[in-house]
Amino acid sequence: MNDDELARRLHSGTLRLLRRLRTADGSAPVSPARLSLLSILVFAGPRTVGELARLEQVSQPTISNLVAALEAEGLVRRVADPDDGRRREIRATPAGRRLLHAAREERERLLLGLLAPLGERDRKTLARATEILEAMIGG
Amino acid sequence: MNDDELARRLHSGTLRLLRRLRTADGSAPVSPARLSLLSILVFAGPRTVGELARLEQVSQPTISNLVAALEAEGLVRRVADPDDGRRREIRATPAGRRLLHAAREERERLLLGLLAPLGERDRKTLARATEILEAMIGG
DNA sequence: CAATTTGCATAGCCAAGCTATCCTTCTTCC
DNA sequence: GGAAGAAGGATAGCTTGGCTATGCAAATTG
Repeated sequence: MNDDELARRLHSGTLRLLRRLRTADGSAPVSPARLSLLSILVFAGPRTVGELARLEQVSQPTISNLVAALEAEGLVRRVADPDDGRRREIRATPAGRRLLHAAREERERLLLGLLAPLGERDRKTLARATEILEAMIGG
Repeated sequence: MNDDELARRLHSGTLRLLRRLRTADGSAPVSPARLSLLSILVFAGPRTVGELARLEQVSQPTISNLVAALEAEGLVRRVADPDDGRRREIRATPAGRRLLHAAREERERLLLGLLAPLGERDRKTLARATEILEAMIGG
């Protein structure tokens, strides 16, 4: 497989994996982008909108919108910074934590289903490839 | 890396790779979904809307919309099937082929840039992982 | 020939990106 | 200390790419 073909197939493969995952959160009605944000807030702790934008490598308004949606659903809340009136810390609520964990279980079941037919070798290859990918894109 | 962690990192890694690629077609103003369709039509030949939906694993109306957009831009055309009045073959136009190749060069440059720092081993790992991914999702 | 199936289009919705712009609050510097 | 600039965040308005539900015409089948 040359680089050109690798590029094409990597692109289409990742596209389809994400499409598959997107439609897979049956019981947890929260989309991947929101889940990803929530996951940062739960596992890495509170962050501001700007920090989230940098972490997710998207624009600041995109995060603002996601946060607004999550807040409307009671999954996060904005907390004013007493020392800097411009900053607002975004925190996951207990409901947000519960939902995240439920969604992770859901997704885990799905991914376990996909990973199950693979052998140990293939799983290791995927794990290594994931690390390479992260390094490539600065993760 | 256990399966759960693999799932999470694979998910976030692919998300970010796609976001990166999405914003990278500076000179070729055509989005990834459209590019992907065009690429099928150019490399695999004419296909109907239904066939494209199955190949891309999305709903039929999604393809109808994409095709309509591509047609409006003169990149594909619909050709009625003389033997079956329901079917319409979607074909890339010369302009579509030109644009696809230009975009591929653009993207190739980007991906070569990302792949360049990798050694032969890493590239092989990515290639193998791509094949595993394709098998996982039925590609 | 009527009923069903098939292929596609349309309507209408939503999520998640983006840029441009505005408001508020800090910081800086004279 | 006040004006100017910088920084954080929100809002407006747009685009893309998904979806379901539905309609319609052509083909197939009983």
